[in-house]
Amino acid sequence: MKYVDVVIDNKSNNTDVLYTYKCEDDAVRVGSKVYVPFARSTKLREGYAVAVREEPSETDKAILGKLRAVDHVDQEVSLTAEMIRSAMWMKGRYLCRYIDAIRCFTPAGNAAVRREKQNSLAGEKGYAEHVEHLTPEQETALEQIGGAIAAGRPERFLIHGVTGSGKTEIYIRAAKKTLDAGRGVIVLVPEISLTGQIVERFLAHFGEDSVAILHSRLSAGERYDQWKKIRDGETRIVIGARSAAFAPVDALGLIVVDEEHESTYKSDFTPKYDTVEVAVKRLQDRDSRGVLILGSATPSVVTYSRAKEGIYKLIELTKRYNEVSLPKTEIVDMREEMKAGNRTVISRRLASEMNRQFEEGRQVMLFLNRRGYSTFVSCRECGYVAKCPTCGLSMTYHRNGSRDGGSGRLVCHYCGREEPAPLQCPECGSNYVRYFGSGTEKIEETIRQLFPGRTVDRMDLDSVKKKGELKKKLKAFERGETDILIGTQLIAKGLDFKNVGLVGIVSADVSLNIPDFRSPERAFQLITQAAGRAGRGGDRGRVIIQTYSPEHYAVALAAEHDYKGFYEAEEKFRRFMMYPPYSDIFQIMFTSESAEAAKEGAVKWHKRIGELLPEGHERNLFEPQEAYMSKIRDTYRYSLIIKCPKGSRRAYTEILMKIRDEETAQARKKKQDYIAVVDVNPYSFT
DNA sequence: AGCACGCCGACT
DNA sequence: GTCGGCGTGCTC
Repeated sequence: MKYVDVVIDNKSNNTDVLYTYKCEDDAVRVGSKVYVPFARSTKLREGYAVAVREEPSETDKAILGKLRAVDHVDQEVSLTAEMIRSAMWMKGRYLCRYIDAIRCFTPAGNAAVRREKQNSLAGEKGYAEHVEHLTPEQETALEQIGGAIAAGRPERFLIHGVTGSGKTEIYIRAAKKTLDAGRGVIVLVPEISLTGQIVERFLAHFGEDSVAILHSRLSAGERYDQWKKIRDGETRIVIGARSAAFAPVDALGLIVVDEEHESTYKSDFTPKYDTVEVAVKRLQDRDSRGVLILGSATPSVVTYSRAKEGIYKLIELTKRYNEVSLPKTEIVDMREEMKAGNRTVISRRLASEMNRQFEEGRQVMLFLNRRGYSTFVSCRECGYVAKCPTCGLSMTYHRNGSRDGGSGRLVCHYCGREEPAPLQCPECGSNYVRYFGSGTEKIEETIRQLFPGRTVDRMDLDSVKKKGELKKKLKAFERGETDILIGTQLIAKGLDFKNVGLVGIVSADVSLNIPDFRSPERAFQLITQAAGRAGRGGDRGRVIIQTYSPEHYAVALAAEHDYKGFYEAEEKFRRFMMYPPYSDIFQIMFTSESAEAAKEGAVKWHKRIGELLPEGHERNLFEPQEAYMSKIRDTYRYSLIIKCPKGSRRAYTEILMKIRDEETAQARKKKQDYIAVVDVNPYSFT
């Protein structure tokens, strides 16, 4: 007789506990999918075995009479012990339910996987494998990584290398060594990069049958087939976006996280996991003891500080293939343009450099991380500002693509609500409704006026909505049919056009001015990425950065390609403010149909947390406040922020778990009219 | 009386 | 979350 702790596949807080069953079947192991009787239900319920004992524990004995028996086990979709241990850790780290964490590992996937943003793959074939010659830097890097893989040492590496410094070649060789050692590999890429060269290179090197590509376009059946192939050890290399971190690779020997700083590695849905943390956890399991490789040209501040601490071994790749120089970068102070009477958003310097590029037969990319025509609409007479009635945020004016072909529309960038743009002020009836702030649509219009003989195209969420449009626009630009390509971050990442001589960053201030402690980091990364689109054909490219804050360290140091300088400055700021990596930020979001209920929830938790926090920690608990987006689709939001100092993680987590249990117990008597969701180190404070 | 519907409560 | 139990109240 065995005694089995089971997590029931129920999405209720009330059943988020372990239930013990008896079992005579030898097949049941940690990770087994089991079917068990539950409550008065006549149907069997699904669950997962998370602990198996040969003898009853003391607590088992106390409820021995109550114990029911496992009906049967389904080995086909059972998980491994390593996966269960990692899931148990996730519950504590992200304060989710057992089943939320376990479902990440199951073949059907959880709701979050199904809802992950979709991006099609480039035609998935026929690449010739070419053996690359390694630079001395790459060889040294590979010696270190290969040594760890061969010896089975669970080491962690950060490869800090500019684009074109040959990270992918290192990933491939490390994967090869891992396979040779009889172990499995997971390669994680931000979703957008699934179109990029990593997939192609891996397929070319290892062949299509040896590599499983997991992407969100897979149907449920295809997803299951891939899962099963990996689980049965038929494919030992997995490439995919963040959810591929949960792939059922046995004897996991290597996880690569490319572009580790990308925000797509943080899950938007419960459980709100951080992919790098999950990867680390899986690799340090006793059944894996595998190697982690993080790669980035602009590592996150948290990651780089871990490298400085020695938690990650730092590998710097400073040389670009063919010794191509980084682009020549200039900053244009837009305050001077104002003074000189230039009222357009294109500086004189940018305009003249664009003309020079055209004369040389080159193309230009203009980057602005803000779509639409104007960022807000306001009445000059009474001060009215158009806001989304369901979200309470300023609505963006869009001129193009109006459904009615009329004077344009107002769009809420959060919930997508659209309404016709007002000609008269809805408040006072005046005709002085005016539009402020510039988005990509307005840039497009300005550019067409400034460069009448040139072909212009725009790529943002709005202009590539139709299927195939994205590819069409990219093709046209690649063939040189477009002189000027304007776009949002959609064009900042990964694209490789040989004839782009100039990248113009229309406003570096957009990302800087977001109220989030990570905005300097984001701005630095975005400027660096956008700049990387210039001069990929071999000739040295140029970058012009327009800004009202030319002295800001994120802008100035990005222009100088000085990552380390930026890190030093940013690290001081984080240390002073006690932001990550010096703390974990817990955000608890209270949502409700009723504004009062959301607020009451936040106030209640705030009070209770205050009571339970250790002495001297009061200053780490902030007052509950309306969320930045106080209402989304008629759901009211209140937020509570806690700064958890390094070393207090366990204590703080236990407090939050205790309060959640208390609330769950109370909810049994009186239904809770708010929902509280904890986000550990949220990526943005929305 | 007979049944549709909604709420309650426990689950090893 | 889910199901069965049970009370309420409408209809034949």
